[in-house]
Amino acid sequence: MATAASNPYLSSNSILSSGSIVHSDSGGGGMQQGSAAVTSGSGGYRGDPSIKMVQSDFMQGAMAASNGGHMLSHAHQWVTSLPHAAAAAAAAAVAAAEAGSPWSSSPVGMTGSPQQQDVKNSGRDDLHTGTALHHRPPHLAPHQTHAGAWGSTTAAHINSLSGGQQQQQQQQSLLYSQPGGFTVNGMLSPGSQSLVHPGLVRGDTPDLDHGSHHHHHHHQHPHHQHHGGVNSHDQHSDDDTPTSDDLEQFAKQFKQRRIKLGFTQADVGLALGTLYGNVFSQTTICRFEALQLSFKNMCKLKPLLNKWLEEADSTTGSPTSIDKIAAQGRKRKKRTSIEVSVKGALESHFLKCPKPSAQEITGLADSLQLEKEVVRVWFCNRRQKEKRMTPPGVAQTPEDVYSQVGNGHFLVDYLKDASEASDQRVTTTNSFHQVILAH
DNA sequence: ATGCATGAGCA
DNA sequence: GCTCATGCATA
Repeated sequence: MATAASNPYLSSNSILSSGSIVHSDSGGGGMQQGSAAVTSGSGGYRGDPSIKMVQSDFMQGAMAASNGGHMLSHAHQWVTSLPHAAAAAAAAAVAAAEAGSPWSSSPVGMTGSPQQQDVKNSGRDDLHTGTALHHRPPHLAPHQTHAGAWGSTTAAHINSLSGGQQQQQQQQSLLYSQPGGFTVNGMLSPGSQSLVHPGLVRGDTPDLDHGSHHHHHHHQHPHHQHHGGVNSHDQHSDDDTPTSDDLEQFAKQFKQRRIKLGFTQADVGLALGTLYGNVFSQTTICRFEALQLSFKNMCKLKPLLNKWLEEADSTTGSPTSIDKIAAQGRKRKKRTSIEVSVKGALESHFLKCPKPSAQEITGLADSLQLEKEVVRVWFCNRRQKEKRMTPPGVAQTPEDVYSQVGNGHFLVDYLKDASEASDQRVTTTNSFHQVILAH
């Protein structure tokens, strides 16, 4: 399945008015002895020990969209998750959306926004198609302060962002729908907004308790990231091109204020949508706060969030209406739950080879009884996780670096051969030793 | 807070 | 098919 079907899911607008009855598969395929993974349905996911089948039916089992939209005959893994509340209207919209691009409306991208700079100097040169590998900027990492990922103190000069891979890198394609604009703030007041201190500005507002924060000594501006000369001058440490230190600071402050103002991560994501047309999920906001995004991505979001902060601040007390954009009917594959033992196996392989070939993947998938696609995606995600490192769980203790080897042993391992061929940048595992190879 | 997933854009 | 940005669905 080299070429995945463009769209295995039904694109038809079969709105199941009958309420989204998604029953998990489980029916059809019963077989497989060892349950390597279960696919969780919207309903009870762990309830059904259904094992997935092999890759062959990935796309083959087309969804019977024609009828009501339910396909029990072939217990498939794709569920149509339509928002329960979705009314016909919404449904229609969904259908329409599907036709073209998911969310499209106006090409207002980042470029269109008043003050949003898209990361120009981000780090990688985005357009050198043809140049394969040359420089790989050091993506450095934290050394070990806390969750902060990117170079905090001493190492703050990185900003070349994640990965300087050799090949592609795409540019973001953001164009989301832009609602007419219902509110000014894009969010409604939570009722209890306590405080407000005007004058907050980013940069560094020493007002709150930054207990845990370390003062930085000096941040150096980004420099040394000569990529083809995308930006030759970028010296502002805070306005255009934040340093990793700035980002860390900002994220921390942002979270703090957000909480004080009584907003949830989801609220913010939504507000950004009504405010600027770029909707973000709770996940993204969460990752931003936790610095779990790539440097480039952080830079892109910072201005938006910063703006939101300002708005939130000034809005204190304004009623606002909120709105929601209808959820799009994206049918998603049911999430596969990979068994722990299987995960362990995958981890092992990852250590040996972070980038297995298609054949390898196929073989692995076969032996683990997982779909090839699942395995492939697993590796992709694993690699991605490596790039943004913010310790999933471990961490923060500098000293224990070695003691927590309990589950960190693998980290140590791949430090040595974290990459192969032309790809080797900074690999800092969590907060432990950050190793900068490269150069 | 995160695991698995989708998709765009580039090789 | 990879990377990267993002998010639904979960734990």
